[in-house]
Amino acid sequence: MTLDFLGGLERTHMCGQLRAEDAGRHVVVMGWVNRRRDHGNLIFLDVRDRSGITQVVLDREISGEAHAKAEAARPEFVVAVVGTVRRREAGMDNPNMATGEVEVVATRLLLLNDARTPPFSPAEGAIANEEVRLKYRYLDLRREEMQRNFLLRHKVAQEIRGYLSGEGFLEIETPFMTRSTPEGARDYLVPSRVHPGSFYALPQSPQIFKQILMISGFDRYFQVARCFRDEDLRADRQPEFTQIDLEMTFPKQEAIFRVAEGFLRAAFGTAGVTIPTPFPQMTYDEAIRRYGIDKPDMRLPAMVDLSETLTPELRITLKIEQELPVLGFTIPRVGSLSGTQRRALVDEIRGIFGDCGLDFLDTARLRTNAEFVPLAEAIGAKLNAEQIVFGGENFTNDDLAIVVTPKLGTPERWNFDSQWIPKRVGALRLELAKKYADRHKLFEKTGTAADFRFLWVTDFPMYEWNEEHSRWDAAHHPFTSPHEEDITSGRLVSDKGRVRALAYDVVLNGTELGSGSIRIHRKDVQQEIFRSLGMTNEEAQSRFGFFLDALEYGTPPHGGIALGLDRIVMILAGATSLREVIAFPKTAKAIDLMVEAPAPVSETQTRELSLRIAHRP
RNA sequence: GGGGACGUAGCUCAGUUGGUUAGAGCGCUGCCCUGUCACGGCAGAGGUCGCGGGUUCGAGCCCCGUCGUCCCCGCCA
Repeated sequence: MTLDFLGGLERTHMCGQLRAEDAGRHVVVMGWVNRRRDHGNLIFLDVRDRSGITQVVLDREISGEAHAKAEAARPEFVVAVVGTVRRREAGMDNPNMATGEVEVVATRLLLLNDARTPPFSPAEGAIANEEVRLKYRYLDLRREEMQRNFLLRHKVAQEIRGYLSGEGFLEIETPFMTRSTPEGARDYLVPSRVHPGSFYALPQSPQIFKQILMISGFDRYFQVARCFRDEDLRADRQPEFTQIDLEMTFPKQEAIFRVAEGFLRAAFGTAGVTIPTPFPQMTYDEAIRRYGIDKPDMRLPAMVDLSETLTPELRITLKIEQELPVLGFTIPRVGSLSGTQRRALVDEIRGIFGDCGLDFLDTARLRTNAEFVPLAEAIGAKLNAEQIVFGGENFTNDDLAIVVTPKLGTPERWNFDSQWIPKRVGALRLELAKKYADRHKLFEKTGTAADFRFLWVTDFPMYEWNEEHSRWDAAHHPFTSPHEEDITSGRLVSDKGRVRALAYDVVLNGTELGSGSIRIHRKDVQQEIFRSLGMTNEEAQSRFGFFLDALEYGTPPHGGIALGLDRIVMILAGATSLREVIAFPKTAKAIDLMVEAPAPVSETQTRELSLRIAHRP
C-alpha cells in the first residue's frame, strides 16, 4: 500500500460540522477512520476529527480509485476526503449522530497514514483498563469523552482567566526552580550542577512569591500555577497539579470570597450551570460539631446532638457514659431493611467502630420495647426538628436513623479531644451515605445547580497539636494571620489551642476545592508565629530571611486563595478521578506509564551533578 | 508504612470440588456482499493463565514470595 502526500490540499470543513444545509457543497475533510463498513462495491467510512464524525460513501461506480483505497483503509488510518455533501435519502438518516442527515460522497480519498491495530479502539465507548489507557494515552485521548473533558478544561481555564483579568488581576509567572516552601509536604528536588550539593525545590505552591508580588505593588495577582508535592496519591491527588492561585492587597476575607465565587460562577457557567452566590458560610467549629469533618458534604443532612434526649437514668439502663455526647444522623430514603440486612448493618457498623467504645442504638428496635418507645419518639422528633437543613423533608420510617452512643468505660482520650466523637460519627455518616447512594440518590446528577453544594468553612484553628513530636504545628501554613484579637489578647502565647486563623476553605460536595487566608503583613507578628512554632530566630532567618527582610519594606495587608483547577474540572466533568482531566497523569505509585518516568539516569549525568546513588535496585 | 480488590487471547470477561486438548463476545486476517451506521455472511489466526518458587500422580484453581494497576488509612490542603 502506498501512502499519499497532503500536497496542496486544504481542509474546508470539520467532520462534525456538516448539516443538511451543506448539501451540494464541495468539501475536503480530514481525520481518522473511526469505522469502516465494507459492502463490496460500496464502502462507508466514518471519519472522525475533534469536532465529531461524518459518514463518507465510496462508490466504485463514482470513483474506482477512491473505492480501492477505502478497501485498504483500517481503523485509525489518517485520511483526507474530497467530495460532495449529500442529503441522505428518506429513511436513511441516522438520528444518533449530529451529522446524521448528510454524508460525503467521495471523489478522492487520500491515505495520509496507516495505523497499527490499536490495543483498544478509540471508537468504543467501553473503556480498556487504566493501565492500557495510560500506556497508550494518545489513543485514549482520542476518545470522545476525553476530548470533551479537555475542551471543558480549556473553557473553564479561559473563563477564569477572563474573569480575573476583568477584575483587575494580573497573570504573573513565578519560578518552578526555587527553594523549599513550608507547606508541609515533601519537596521534589532538582540538583544543581553549578552548585554541587545544593538543590532547587519545585514549588508546592507559589505562596511566598505571590506575597512578595503584593509587597511589590501589583495589587492583584493570579496564576494558573503548577504545584508539586511528593506525597502518596489518591483518586483526587496527583503529585503535580494545577491551582488557580490568586492574591490581593487590602482585602477583607469577604472580598476574597466574592472573587472566588465570581470565577467559580463563570467557570460553572461554561458548563451550563448557574450556581447561586454568595455561598453559605460555616465556622470550622460548627463543621466539626454538625458534620464531624472540616469539609462537609451539604447534600446530606447534618448530625444532630441527641444528648438531651437521654436522661441520666436512661443512660444507666443503656450503659451509656453520662458526660459524653450522643450524636445521631439520618441517611434519607434507605427504605425498609430486612432482618438479615439490618443484622449485617449492625455487624458492619460494629466492625467499623472496632473496640473504640462507640456503639449505636437501632431506633426501629427501640420501638419494639414499650419502655423505650418514648425515647425512640423523642429521637424521631429531634431528628425531625433538625432536618430543616435537608430540604424541609420530615424524617420518616424510610430514613435510616443511626444514634451513636459512647459505652461505659470509654477510652480516656475522649476526655481531652472533644472532636473525636463527632469526627468518628461523621466518618460513619459518610460511609453509610456512600453505601446507600443507590437508594437515597442524593449524589446523582440532575443537571441543575442543586448538584453543586458549595460552602465556605472559616475560622480554622491556627495551630494543631502534633502528638508524635509533642509540639504545635501550623494548621494552614505559617504565613496565615491569626484573628487580630487573638494577637492583641496574647493568646498566641498563652492559649495556642484556641487561636483562630483568618483561614478559609471552599468546599464542594464534601471535596475541598481550595484554601486561603489573610496573611501576616507585619514582621513582628510573623516572627512571633515562627517562634511559637518552635523555630529559633536563627532558623527563621536562614529559611525565610529574604521574606522577613521583604516584610520590613512596607508590606500592605494582603490575602488570597488557591483553588484546584483539576478538581473543579473533575467535578464538572462528572469524573471520579483526576486522571480523567489531566492529559498525562501519574499512577498511584507516581509513575507515568507512557514515557516511563521516573527513570534511572546515566553515570555521566550523576557525576556532573556531583551525586552518587547509594542504592541501585 | 498499613489494609483491601484485581491480574486468563489485542480488549472485556467466564473457567465448577485440583483432573483430558483453557472458552465466549468484541477486535484482528482472508473471502463474499450497493444503503450500512455496534452492517451482515462464511472461514481462520491468536494463550509464558503477571512473574518466581512450593504442595501434588496432576495446578489457571491450593500455599509462600514478588511485580503491576486501582481504592482506602497514614501522609498530604
